[in-house]
Amino acid sequence: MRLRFAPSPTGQLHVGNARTALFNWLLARNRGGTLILRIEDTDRERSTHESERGILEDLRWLGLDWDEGPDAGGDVGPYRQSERLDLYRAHADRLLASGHAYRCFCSTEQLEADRQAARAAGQPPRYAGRCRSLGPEAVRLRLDAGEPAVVRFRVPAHRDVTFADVVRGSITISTDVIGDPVLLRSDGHPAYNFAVVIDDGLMGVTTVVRGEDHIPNTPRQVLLYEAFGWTPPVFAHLSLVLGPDHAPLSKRHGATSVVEFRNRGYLPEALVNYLALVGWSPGGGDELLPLEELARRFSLEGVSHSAGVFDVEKLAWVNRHYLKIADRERLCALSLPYLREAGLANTLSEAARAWLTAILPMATAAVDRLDQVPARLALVFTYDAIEALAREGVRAELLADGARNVARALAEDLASAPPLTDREQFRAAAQRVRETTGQKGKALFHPIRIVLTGHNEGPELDLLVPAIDTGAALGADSGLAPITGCRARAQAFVEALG
RNA sequence: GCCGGUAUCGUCUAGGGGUCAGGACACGUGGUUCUCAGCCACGGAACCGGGGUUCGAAUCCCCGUACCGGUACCA
Repeated sequence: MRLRFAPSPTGQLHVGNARTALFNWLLARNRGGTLILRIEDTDRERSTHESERGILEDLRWLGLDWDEGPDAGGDVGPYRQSERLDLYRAHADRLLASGHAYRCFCSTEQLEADRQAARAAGQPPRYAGRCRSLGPEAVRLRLDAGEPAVVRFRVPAHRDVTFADVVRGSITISTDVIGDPVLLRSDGHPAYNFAVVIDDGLMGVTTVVRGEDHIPNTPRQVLLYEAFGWTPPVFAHLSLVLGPDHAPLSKRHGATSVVEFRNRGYLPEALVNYLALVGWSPGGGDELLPLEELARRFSLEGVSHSAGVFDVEKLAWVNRHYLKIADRERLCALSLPYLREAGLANTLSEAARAWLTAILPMATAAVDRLDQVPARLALVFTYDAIEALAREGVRAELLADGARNVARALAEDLASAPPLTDREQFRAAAQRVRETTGQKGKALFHPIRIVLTGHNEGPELDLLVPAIDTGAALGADSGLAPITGCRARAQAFVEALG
């Protein structure tokens, strides 16, 4: 089994295309097939090298690899369509010679007018066939005169073209509704429908897994295979990925490209796991599955026929799962850019990095994405008693006398106590405040939270408090934003309280 | 317009001539926790409509509707 993923480098890798790549990859891995990466860069206006590089990088980031491609090599290259121009020309010549194709001199304006007319007459707007029966002499003359020409395929009339689609069964379309497609543009570059056939044919592709937007093109391609005497591959047309409003997923729905998800702090294993779930079901109920397991279970038979809505909430759920089981060193490395951007970190000293790595899970356990880490961690770095007291929720909490007593007792206790650098120190301090104030449980811990963090919510105190005091001890050269210790916080709070 | 594709909870889906139509996300309620998150328990929530075939249709067939795609010298 030979499969291919064929992106056109005209922008960033869209998640819908990433899903197509993924399904190809899963099938290849499941069946021991070969996956080819081919760059469809025949649109010279829009294709860029940068896009190609980005797409390859995104695919690798997702954990997908390929056996043959522009970078990987292979026996049936080149793997970039722009480097296969001779092949297309030669094959177009074959079709020209056999009468399957002909040259067309119609101008874009003429064609447009034809389309308008056909539409007005209620006919399918296909090529009118003006140049279909131009004599060889006439063609020669116009060519010699330097008139621009395209090569068109001669589509046989009144034929039902049927092709096999593994996910939908067989599909039949009449040639009466398809006009003669352009094979070679006037600049000598192949048009899509021609290039795919030549490439898939010459590259020995046996199964074409692609988006369902290609279904209407397929008959033309099948006809081309026939003209060359080749056996068409088996097709598998995947349904599309839609936005919440059921329109195809686009920028106005938010992030649509793989890099954007990457930049927002989604883990690649999460994106890939989620994407596999749109339009395919692993069966058996469990959905949180690593790439290898997805590949083990994958089959085209389980692919659904209908389009799927991209659900950011479910993606978030999947991402939270992978965030929870991720290695903390990795989380540290991945979070650093966001912390830098938020001004909370710079180049870290070794000790600071160790500290960050240790405390990070308390933040990553409570976020959907890594870009939310700075916000979750802000209360470790930033403390302002006046501001805290201005907060509605904090005010309400301090209405009770007990809460104020806890605040004062805590400040007094910490004034002479050692820093709360571990859970035991913190627990001991809390215990002492409990004894002097008589407050316990919620009435004890919640005021402590407020005094020490200025907020009435956040990570659990057992983790948070030691994080603050160990962070405060790090020193000015740590590369971290300065951290005020608990003692100073409590003192400032009581002063602000008046 | 024409051609093609698709149709199960809000969303992703399982199932498929007789089921209490199952699961997951999200949502609601309760429990746990100093709080948020989490976790646990419980709950509401669906077979697009109409005709047929059949003892019986969500499932098969037809029609309709809706949505998506195509109708290019884009891919």
